[in-house]
Amino acid sequence: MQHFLLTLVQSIFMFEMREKTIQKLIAAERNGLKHMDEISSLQRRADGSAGPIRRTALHDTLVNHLRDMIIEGDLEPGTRLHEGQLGEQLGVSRTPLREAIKYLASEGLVELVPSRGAVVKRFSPKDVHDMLTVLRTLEELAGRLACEMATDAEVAEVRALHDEMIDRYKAADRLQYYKLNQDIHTAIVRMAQNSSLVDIHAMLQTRLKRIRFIGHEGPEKWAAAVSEHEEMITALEARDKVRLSEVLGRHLFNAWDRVRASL
Amino acid sequence: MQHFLLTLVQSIFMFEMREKTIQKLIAAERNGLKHMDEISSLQRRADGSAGPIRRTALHDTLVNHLRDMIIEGDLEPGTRLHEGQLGEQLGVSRTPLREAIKYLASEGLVELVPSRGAVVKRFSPKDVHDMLTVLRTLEELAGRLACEMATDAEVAEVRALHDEMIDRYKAADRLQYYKLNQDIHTAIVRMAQNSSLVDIHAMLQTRLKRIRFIGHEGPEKWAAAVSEHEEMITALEARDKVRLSEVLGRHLFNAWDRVRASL
DNA sequence: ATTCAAAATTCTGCATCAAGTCTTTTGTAT
DNA sequence: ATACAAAAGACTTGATGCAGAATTTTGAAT
Repeated sequence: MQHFLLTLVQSIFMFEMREKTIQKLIAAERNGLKHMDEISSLQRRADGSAGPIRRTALHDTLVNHLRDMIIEGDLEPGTRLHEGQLGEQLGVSRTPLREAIKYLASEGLVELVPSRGAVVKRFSPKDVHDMLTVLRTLEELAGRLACEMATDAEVAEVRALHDEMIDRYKAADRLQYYKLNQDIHTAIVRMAQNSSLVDIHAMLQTRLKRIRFIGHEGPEKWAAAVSEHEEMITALEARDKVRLSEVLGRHLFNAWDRVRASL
Repeated sequence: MQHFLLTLVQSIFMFEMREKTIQKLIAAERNGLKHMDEISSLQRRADGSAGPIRRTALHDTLVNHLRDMIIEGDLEPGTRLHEGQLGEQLGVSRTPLREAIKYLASEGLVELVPSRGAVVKRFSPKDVHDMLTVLRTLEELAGRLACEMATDAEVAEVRALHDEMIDRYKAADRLQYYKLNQDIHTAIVRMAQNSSLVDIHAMLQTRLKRIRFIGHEGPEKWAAAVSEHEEMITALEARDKVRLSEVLGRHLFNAWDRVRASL
């Protein structure tokens, strides 16, 4: 009987904690750039079989939350991920937290040091350069394929994103501009109809997001990037694969110049 | 018969793991078809115990082991990873097993279904085609970079691997041939001196390993592949980047023909 | 044969226990 | 008195068992 009461109280307490956690997560969701990614990521995982809506697993929520914390700079490179403290802070137990950390380790965002825990991975300038090189090659491929595979509707959609982005650019809304910028690149990759390409591109994009998010480029480089985007769209609409591929390559080649200062 | 020996060796391996403190074990290399290598390495270390004892997490050991089981076909696509049963079979508790599964999920080898467990991911023919397309693009890039960056010593090393592979080919030692084949590709990628490229290439190679390992190509296709490799080496030795890139591309384009039958 | 309910199996999360590592303190020697 | 080394203690990760929740399977009744 005593035991029963104890477990009952425990359950209520647990429920409280979970409610608090969810509220915290929702609150945190408001102010970040994470809304899109979280949703898309969840959908990607959930609608694999187009079945009924499954409740989101705690790992997934945690993985997304931690990833955002790292990208936004709440967890700086080199910081040790303290299981106890971090768990307390997020209102979850250590077990799901550990699983989330392992997941992120496989993604390459954190590094696992045996019997000394996990630290946020620090990217050297060369690492960033290497990633941009690979990303460039992948987007060149995506551009070629997209010109072959894209439907008119998809192209129109990208055009809409582009126009929206230009508006944000003129309004100097840097955050939204940045977000739409990434959306356009992701859309082009998606048009290539290559699942593996989409996966790897998303992964690289995620790893670089932190760098790009932190980096501030000056207005003249910003303008150059916009003009490159303009070229991209026209090339895509003309289904000019060599031109699109070339512009994408140049765009990412220049991206190195834009971020190198902030390293 | 082979399978019997394998399971016997596996049992011994498990017994070893349970007897000795697991932390003392040495993690096997992340790359390669390492089943035999893993065991021999473990025994080597257990007998000699020379050199600094690198502690390794049970997590890593499990990840490597499970990966091998999936690649070799012990766990067929679509089979559910039963935590209790699998844990019992491997002699470990469920917690590290779950962490390993999460890690592999991030790697794309298993799929996580909320509150229904994990299943070995099944790759459709289109998935394989997509992966080969990306891999082709990446190796073309690697070829170009390798011609610029490679030292003479590295080229000589690849030549040695190649000659060894030809020997195995003539001896019809399919397993070793296959292993050396992958080693050569990995070596070329490594020469490109691009860490991100190495990472992603390794990941794709891993995902495709299962397909390629299972697939049996006929002798005439085998000969064609060898001749392509011959071309690769000469192009590399001449530092002819456009030729090497072209051959690598053709090699992987043809790879699709070689594996498509076994899907 | 189909549907609903109950039971069993399996996944998910938490708390506790064990082991290893790092830090601090104390003791000894120069 | 200071410096170095060794031991002890505290802190952190690693691992296991346990309890609750959900899904699937089986059995019975209409």
